[in-house]
Amino acid sequence: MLQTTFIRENETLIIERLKKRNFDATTIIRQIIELDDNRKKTQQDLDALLSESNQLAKQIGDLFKQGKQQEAAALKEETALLKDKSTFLKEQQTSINDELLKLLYQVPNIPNEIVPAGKSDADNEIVFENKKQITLSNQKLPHWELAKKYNIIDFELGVKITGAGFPIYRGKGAKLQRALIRFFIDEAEKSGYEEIMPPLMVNEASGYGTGQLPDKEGQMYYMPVDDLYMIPTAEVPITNIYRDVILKEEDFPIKNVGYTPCFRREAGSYGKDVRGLNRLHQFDKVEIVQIQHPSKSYETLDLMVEHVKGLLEKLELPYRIARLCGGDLGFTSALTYDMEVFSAAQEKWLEVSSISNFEAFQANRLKCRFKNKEGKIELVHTLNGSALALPRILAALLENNQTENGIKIPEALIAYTGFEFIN
RNA sequence: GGAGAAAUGGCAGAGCGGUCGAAUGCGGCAGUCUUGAAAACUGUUGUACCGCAAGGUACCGGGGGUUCGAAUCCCUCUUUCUCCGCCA
Repeated sequence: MLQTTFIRENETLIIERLKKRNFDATTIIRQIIELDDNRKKTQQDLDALLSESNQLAKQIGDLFKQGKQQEAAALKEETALLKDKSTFLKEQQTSINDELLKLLYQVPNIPNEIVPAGKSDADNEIVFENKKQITLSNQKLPHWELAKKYNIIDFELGVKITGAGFPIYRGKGAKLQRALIRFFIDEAEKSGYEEIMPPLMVNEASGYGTGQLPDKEGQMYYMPVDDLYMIPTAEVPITNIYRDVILKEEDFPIKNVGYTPCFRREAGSYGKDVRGLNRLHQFDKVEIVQIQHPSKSYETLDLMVEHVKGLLEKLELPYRIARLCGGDLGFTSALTYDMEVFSAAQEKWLEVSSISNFEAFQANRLKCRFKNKEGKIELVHTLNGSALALPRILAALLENNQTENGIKIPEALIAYTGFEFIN
């Protein structure tokens, strides 16, 4: 959520930038500013009124002490009217605040200057490509066939136990999952991230904190009996650690890495993209999160991209990096890089990571702030990225490394798997 | 799940319905002293909103109520602790 003061001071800039998202903010920004004027006015009136009745109350107290019951009683009558007025204004204030918040929730983050304009993923800008060639025989199989052939993932069994989108990994398939998780976490720790193991369910406040609520509640599994949500990504519990927190400048940068399963309802998904491991309701992901000083967040974003690049290099996967266009950019993000690996049998680029700088947008909802050198309280910048999401990595590993002798495990993983081939 | 106790500033811990944004201690920050440090002493030390400012308003776990006036009384929710039961 954008700050109202920022909106007031940058009206034209915001409207201009949001055009990149194909979002016409003209009306809503006007409404926000008018409502905010209204809010200020109401508070001034209310404060004056409360101030008056506070003083009266004090006088009445004094009069009682001096034993002047009659005069006190007279003053009491005055307070009744004040009270009526102030309750009315209080109600008005709450409703204005609610309405203002509702409007603010509707305005997406403003894209960074370098975000290309565009409507869909077709307009994303490829900024880097590793052109590693994968040559496969004519007998190449998609990963779901390979999974069956080597008996490492059972999709049908998952359907029996739970439903579609909940695969069962077994044998070397399960081991490979565990190997990838450990590999990703170890690599992150080498880059200075502290490991976090968070809860897999979060409360409503946390959903609001990172922006899943109020808009995307349909994406999360919800348990009404306990009023809890299953996390769609470790970003939610990890970033919410810093909700309502005031940091010190020397705390920067905060670097956390967490492995969690992720749960997504994926309502409305259909067709080819959901085949095999491409889109699941439950999947594993290692997530990196950073809290950074506003002046350093873009530097940090680059470092995070470099980190994920390193992972893909070590896994020997062909990949490319896309700078998302305005139309593809997430609601809360100012700049996002998508990392895509090439899965050679499907002959498709699969998104395996999305690394974003949210600037102060998330921090404003979270109320995550720091005390700057002048002693002023300022919002932090938050960033996160997958490093990495497992299923599509697994898909690409299976497809790209299929040989006559089985699936070849990349060098960097053998220490973790304990085997060199799946056969 | 049953019974009881509690929730106050960064932490610890007072708090009688008005003089409480809240004693005191510790910690933090600034200063005096010192070659430097420690000690000692002095001062300072929450957040948000409104206001050019002076200043005002709100916040003592959350929400509601009583009252002219609530950290203090009442209701409710949440959390924590102790005891009992169950259990990975």
